[in-house]
Amino acid sequence: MTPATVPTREKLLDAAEELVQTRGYNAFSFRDLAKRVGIRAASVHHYFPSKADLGRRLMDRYRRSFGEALEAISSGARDPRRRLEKFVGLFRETLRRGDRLCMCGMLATEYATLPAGIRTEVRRFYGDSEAWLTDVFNEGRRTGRLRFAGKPAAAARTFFGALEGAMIAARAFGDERRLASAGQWLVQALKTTA
Amino acid sequence: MTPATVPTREKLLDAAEELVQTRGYNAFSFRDLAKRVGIRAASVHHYFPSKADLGRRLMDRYRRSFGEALEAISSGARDPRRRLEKFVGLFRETLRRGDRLCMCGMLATEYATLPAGIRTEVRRFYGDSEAWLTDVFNEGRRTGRLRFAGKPAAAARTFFGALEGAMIAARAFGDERRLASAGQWLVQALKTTA
DNA sequence: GACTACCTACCTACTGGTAGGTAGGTTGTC
DNA sequence: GACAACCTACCTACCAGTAGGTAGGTAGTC
Repeated sequence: MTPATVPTREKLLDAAEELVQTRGYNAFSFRDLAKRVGIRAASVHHYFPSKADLGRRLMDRYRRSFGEALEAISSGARDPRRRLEKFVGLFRETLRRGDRLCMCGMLATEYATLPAGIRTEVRRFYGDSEAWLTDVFNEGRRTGRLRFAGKPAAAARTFFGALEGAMIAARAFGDERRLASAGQWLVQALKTTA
Repeated sequence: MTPATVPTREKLLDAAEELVQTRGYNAFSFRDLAKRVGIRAASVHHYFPSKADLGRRLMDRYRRSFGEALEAISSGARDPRRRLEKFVGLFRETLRRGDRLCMCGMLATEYATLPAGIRTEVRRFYGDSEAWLTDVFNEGRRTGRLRFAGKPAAAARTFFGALEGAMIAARAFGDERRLASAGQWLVQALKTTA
């Protein structure tokens, strides 16, 4: 139940989200943002004192929203393989929705230029995602539905990073199948590896 | 035999390379660049008419240099597994040398904001790398040293993207082992997958 | 009267890029 | 050997445009 009139603050976060996911944190300005929402650049400061603050809150919201999506997968699918496929589906959906990258992957690439507050949020996102995947891999190994070498946490990190990388390449080539194919390949490898 | 005095043009490319790999194309200026080399920003235009031109030539040089590294691996190691390990070694070395990312991964993330000439070079880099890896995977399957499902080209793309993604995460966490571990995991998976 | 949600007007710092100049070297002609 | 013509490798000074951010005002709501 979203309200009929979206509050300006949410509109700003929505517009900033799209700009960060497509262009990156360093490649959008308050003027870009304001134009999309229909207010003046100076007015954005009424909601977010600085760009760093906006970025931090944006990443925080994104992480929470992603966390909810993961919970939905957990309660919707019991099978570890199925959960991984749905996880891949989240990335595919993001890419399809206007050639967006995962915000976490985008910001991690810009890491060296980011304010401290945003850096913390980026790492937190990695932490949350990898923790969820580690649970899936643990469960998969326990039930024999997934087979892989090494620690579940290492598999989780590799899996997550591989999707981020595939997403970046897929967008550069304008070919969503690159991401789908990588997802399939990874899940396949996790079924059959000793 | 490098000359005792490195020509300014090369110094500029070297400095730009480091800036792009650490901060990104959108996060460095001609002034940053000029300061590092010890000349004025306007003088950079004497060597490179525009930033887009600099970026294009930079990526071109990087691709050629990477290509030479791949040739060196090919002639130094015959075993497909060993070649993959050395390929991973290239990425680890880059990360260790001043927290640099692969320039291709960095620019692909900034893809939406790049001039056409640079975009072309980025895709060319993907093409070259994936072609080399595809050869390795073909050879690996033929000799039975590598085992994986699907087409070699799909495995190559996934492998390459996974390393790019792992590298990005490794730098954000200031933990090179994240990259090493992902590399090991992937090669391991490629030994034993049916 | 206080608060929210904006606005105009403006600031300083910086962006990529240009115009025009200069010091010093090389090449060609007589 | 003298001198013009041209080159490379920079320089200072400047341009329009944009960055993030600030000060202070206004119209409407509780």
